[in-house]
Amino acid sequence: MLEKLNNLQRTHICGELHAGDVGKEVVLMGWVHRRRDLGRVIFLDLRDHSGLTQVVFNKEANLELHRKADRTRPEFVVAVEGKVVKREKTNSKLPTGEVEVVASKLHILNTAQTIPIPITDQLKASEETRLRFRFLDLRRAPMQRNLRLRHRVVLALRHYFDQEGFCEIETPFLTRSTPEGARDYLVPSRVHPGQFYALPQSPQIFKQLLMISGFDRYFQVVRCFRDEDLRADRQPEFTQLDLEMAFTTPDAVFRVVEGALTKACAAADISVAPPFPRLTYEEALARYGTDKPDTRFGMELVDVSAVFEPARETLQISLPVHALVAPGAAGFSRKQLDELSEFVKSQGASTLYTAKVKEQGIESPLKKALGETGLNRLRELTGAGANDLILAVPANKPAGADRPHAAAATALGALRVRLAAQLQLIPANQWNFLWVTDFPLFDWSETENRWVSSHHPFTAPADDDLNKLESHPGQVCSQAYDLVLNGSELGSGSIRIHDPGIQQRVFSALGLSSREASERFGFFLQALSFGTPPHGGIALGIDRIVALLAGESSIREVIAFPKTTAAQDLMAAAPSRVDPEQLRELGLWGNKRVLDCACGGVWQVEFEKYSMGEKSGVEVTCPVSKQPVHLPVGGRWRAEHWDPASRKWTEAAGQ
RNA sequence: GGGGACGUAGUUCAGUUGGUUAGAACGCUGCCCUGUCACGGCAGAGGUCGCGGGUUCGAGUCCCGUCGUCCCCGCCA
Repeated sequence: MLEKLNNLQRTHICGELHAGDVGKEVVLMGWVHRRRDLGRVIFLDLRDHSGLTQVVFNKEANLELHRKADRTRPEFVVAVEGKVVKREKTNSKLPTGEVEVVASKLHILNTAQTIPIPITDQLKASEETRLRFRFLDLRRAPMQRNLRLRHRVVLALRHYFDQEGFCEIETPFLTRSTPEGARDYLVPSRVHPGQFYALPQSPQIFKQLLMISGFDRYFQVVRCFRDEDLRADRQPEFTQLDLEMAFTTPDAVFRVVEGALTKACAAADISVAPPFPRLTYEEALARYGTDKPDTRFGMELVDVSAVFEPARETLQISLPVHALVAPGAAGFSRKQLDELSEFVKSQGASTLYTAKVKEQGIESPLKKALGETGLNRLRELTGAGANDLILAVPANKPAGADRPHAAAATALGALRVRLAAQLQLIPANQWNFLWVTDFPLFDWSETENRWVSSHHPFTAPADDDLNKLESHPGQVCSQAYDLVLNGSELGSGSIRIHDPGIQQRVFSALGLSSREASERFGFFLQALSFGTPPHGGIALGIDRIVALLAGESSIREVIAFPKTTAAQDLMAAAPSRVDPEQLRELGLWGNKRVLDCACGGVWQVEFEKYSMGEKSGVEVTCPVSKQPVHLPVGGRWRAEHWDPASRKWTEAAGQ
């Protein structure tokens, strides 16, 4: 029998009792974490988010009570009334280990079935099981810690931005689809059949409009949506700390963000010292082979094109060639080298050259092509010492005159990070924030055969490069910047275009005619023409920041209810089929038809051809009535039967 | 869209060259136990080997397909 709470209230939480509380009558509530039944004495560990307290039930002191305690099972919800006493033997593993509660009353508030995953810190369950039973997974202390850390970080940020004069303003979730950028999540409009809202990839345009409106310091903790493939650090919905400032410069944005990150880190008891170092995009790529370098370790890339130049024909490679040194890795086995080679190829490189620097000389498959002298020069250039391993990767394609960024050694950059981890060269507890600046304004898209924004189309070009906007778009530098922490991109921002003329020129460089531009961004272009202050800002990835501060490698560990890599919610079973009536209401059929079935259900038919003739078409069997049904479809088709009684879809077979 | 790893009891895993009734630990159930704290002891229950097909006298094991989870490339302004 379950008991009511009545007017009973907790006097303490489970993690706070200590020696000073001895003698107090207390009321605790929580979950039965563990029951240790020793026969005439039963110990219950009572758990809530704050910790554990041991509760004792003695058979001789109170037979009824002891029997009740005997009925409890793990994860039962109980209330305990009793007296705090000092323990006979202290348990030094528990913060409450000096005391225990001698129960005088036990209220079983709820029972629990045997749980599929144990509530332990070091859980071995698969992520699939954890996600299916996320509500139980979240009972575990590490998840409680992560989500409470997230709360403190967001709270600290909100407090900071408030103090800095920022105003939090909500922007719409149901908005207009933007042509540039990630794939949109679409929401059908019932009132306007065939038309759609898009969920925002970011509140970019709205925050710029707020600048035009005179809210000169805006911020928002905001959910963003992108319908792209997932990764450990990418979810279809994620949270940004979005901010924008009028009358600002990159330096001013950096100062504000550095202050914010200092507070966010402090919430995790981590101290950081601004200002953060800066690196240009060019330099980051040249030295680290990535635009988000992890600067906690060295192993920087070296351009060794000069050494490979003479052997260019023999090796059939393009220049430039970049190299890096793996310290102390000259002893790597053939198998290990093969693995590294596999890895760089998976990262898009054509080949990996290796050279082992040994006492007796340099061992390398390049010996024939480069000669002794070449290898020695390679060693000098890279600064490799005895027992080091030199790794070199040639460019896939030579750098085009108009595209100086195209031949970056990104595969080698990925190898650098992998090797540093493998060789354990990455120091723990180091927080290397970094600004990466001067990104190119455009990237060339091979698939679309046009220039695309490398940040977004509202990013301001560098003042000095305005004259190249039409002639050499690939050489135009932008006023965009990224915030990087330990090799992770935490945020991305820019100074925006506030001149409608320049905005038009950027649109046309992107291949958007002025007609298309005004169709898609007309309201925005118009707004720019009504007195827009110079402005800029940034958006910080809250999930990534909290994951790093929590020491987690996946943002799923800091999101209460995340989705799988197939963008599904295993607990809620989303996405899901919907009632055909809902689709009908939204006008979402396309080349589908809904046909009534004699059984009272409906057929949802997807087809290539639709014919009204009785002779053409297909015969299928109604899964409810088992009667044959004629569907007037031809070509490739697919039909499903919806039975409203059982609320079940059945795929039809037939021909 | 492509590559890789994995899928066996509630959970985490083992399972030999294809061969009798698929095992272990934890968890669960029952009994015993007065100071445990990952309590201990004894007994017991628990399996569509993800799913479908194929090869074979015989498949958890081999082959094909499919579904699911994770990692990476592409993609992610």
